[in-house]
Amino acid sequence: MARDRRHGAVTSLDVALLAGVSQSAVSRAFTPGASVAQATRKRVFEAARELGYRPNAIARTLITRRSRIVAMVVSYLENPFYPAIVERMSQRLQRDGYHLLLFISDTEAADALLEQLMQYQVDGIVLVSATLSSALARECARIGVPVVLFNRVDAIGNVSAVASDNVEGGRIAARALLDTGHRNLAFVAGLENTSTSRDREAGFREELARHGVSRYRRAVGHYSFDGARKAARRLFSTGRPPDALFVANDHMAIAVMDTLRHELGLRVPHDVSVIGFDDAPQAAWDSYRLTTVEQAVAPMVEATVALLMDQVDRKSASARRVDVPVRLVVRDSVRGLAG
Amino acid sequence: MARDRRHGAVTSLDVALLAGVSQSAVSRAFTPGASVAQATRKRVFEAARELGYRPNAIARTLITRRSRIVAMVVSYLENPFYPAIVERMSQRLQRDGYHLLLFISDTEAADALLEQLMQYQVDGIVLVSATLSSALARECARIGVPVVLFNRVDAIGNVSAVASDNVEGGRIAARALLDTGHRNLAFVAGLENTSTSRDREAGFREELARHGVSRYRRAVGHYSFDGARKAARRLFSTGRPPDALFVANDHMAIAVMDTLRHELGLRVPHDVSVIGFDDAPQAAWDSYRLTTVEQAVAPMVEATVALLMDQVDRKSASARRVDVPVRLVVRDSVRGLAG
DNA sequence: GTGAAAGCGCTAACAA
DNA sequence: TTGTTAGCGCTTTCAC
Repeated sequence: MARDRRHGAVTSLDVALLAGVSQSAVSRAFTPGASVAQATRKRVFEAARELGYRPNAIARTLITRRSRIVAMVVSYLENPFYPAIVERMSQRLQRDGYHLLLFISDTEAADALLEQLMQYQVDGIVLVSATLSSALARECARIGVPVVLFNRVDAIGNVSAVASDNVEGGRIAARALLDTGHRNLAFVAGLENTSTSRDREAGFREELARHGVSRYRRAVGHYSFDGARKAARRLFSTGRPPDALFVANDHMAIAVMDTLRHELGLRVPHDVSVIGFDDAPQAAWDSYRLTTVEQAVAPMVEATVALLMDQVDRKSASARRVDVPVRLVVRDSVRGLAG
Repeated sequence: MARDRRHGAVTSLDVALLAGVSQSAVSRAFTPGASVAQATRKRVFEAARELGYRPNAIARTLITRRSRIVAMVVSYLENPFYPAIVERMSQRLQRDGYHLLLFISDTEAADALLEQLMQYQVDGIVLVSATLSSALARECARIGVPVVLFNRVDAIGNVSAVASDNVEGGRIAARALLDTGHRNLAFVAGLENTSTSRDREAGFREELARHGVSRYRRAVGHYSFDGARKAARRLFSTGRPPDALFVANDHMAIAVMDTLRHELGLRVPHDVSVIGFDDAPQAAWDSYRLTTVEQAVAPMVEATVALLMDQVDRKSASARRVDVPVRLVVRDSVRGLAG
């Protein structure tokens, strides 16, 4: 009890002394699958409990070179799709005894951030909706820290990536609108330089063309709530108003719906149909009942962890890319679509 | 270049050798405020850059006993108030060179989790909307890990806590409803055993009583979306329907509004007024325009970090409690309230 | 201002 | 199965 005052610094040596074994024995007792006699392990655990000993994960990391920490960089959490990913990823990692170091940072600052977190000997890095400069990608490869891009595929270097099949998602959206007789279409883009927005639009455009619709209007919402509101206003203030909108994500789609209804006095889907992307929790709320292309969060997270662990275990060093299938979730924001 | 292949293990010794100085000099060069000559520092930095050296934060932690990592435990991120807190906390910590280790866990599992994360030598622990068993609180104190409760004050042990002035928030809500002529009131509780729900109701009840309203109906929503929907149904399926609802948080208030409007065919605020708590981003959306009691996220986070750092620096070891002021954000969900 | 030496708490060979 | 020894990469006295 006396040593308890020593500021929590109960070490494996203390335990060893009390249990009458060597320090290695203590280490082994706390290492699953190590070769220790049952009796020894028991003695060690008893001594440990008596002293309130807990292995020091930092010291262990120093020697094993495995921190069991994965860093995740997210630009912001306002878009409700991101919290869903963070939550899932954290839980999934915990299940395997890993922990999540979370960073909030926009793409520009991400490089500087990576510098920092590489000092922490993280076992892997997940970049959500961000890319990596080629210099940094090379650096990560050199250091040997696995990186996987989540929800973005336009890496410059040789980096693994997990994303939805965004092109197919765009096609699905186009088909849903076309099949229900909409012809006067518009697309609300996210950020122009992102693979998600580009791919979704590419699939959309392609499917329209296949059906002989060669033109559609477009506005850029920058993946922001206000940006989407402005985009909606623009689309309806000049030219022929669209009868259907494909919006690059749900967060913007909701902003668009609100603007349409409460500012422009339009009814959804009676006057305008809206289709989103993500299937964020809010899309299911009664006020929106948004028809949307679902991104399958669970499989995406699963694939990300698999890619990470593959690289951690050096099973494969080469960059891989996973495209997760998407599907349409039919609700009430597209006129004529069976719900 | 040859040593680059050595799997990223460039150490301070390597740099020292190349720069022609001692290892200590390298350490000092990378320590802000250490006493090194400009020339030495420059030589060190050049060598470091040439070798692609980055200080090993883990090794540093082992000796300094400061990891610059703060752990945050959150039960879930579905309630949009939480992502806002996580985002702010992460950014605030980054500003001071700290990092956020995020855990998702419900209150029951939190104890087991703390066991784990104490192994990581975190500099502090923030428990969001969760409490701590007295045994664990004692343990944390013994180890010397600062713990602060966020958004909950009912700690058993001697633990610091930051929360809004929930009692006052309840009073404010009551006053807003009373002042606008509502008399047939109801309260939708969160979880009965949480300080937030209890304090908000206490203030509400107290203010009602002060105005001679001794009775109000109540239903429990368990701080969940579906729970709130059920609570709303219950309130309107039997007895005299309320003309105003005070809901313990925005996430539930939104669920209630949706149920009222889309399931029960009631108009808000024409038929029923609704007032929430938090001022979550969604409360401002056009579809809701929810009048609500704001929890000031920024000051709350600031206070939490201050409490943490105080304890880290051993300025104060005693548990402190901070109550952050709240205010009413007037929108359109309360009939008769100037908006 | 700088270097030598010691050691943070742990695990990984290697012998026994 | 167990103990001994060495050392992960860093910071920190303590001399100089």
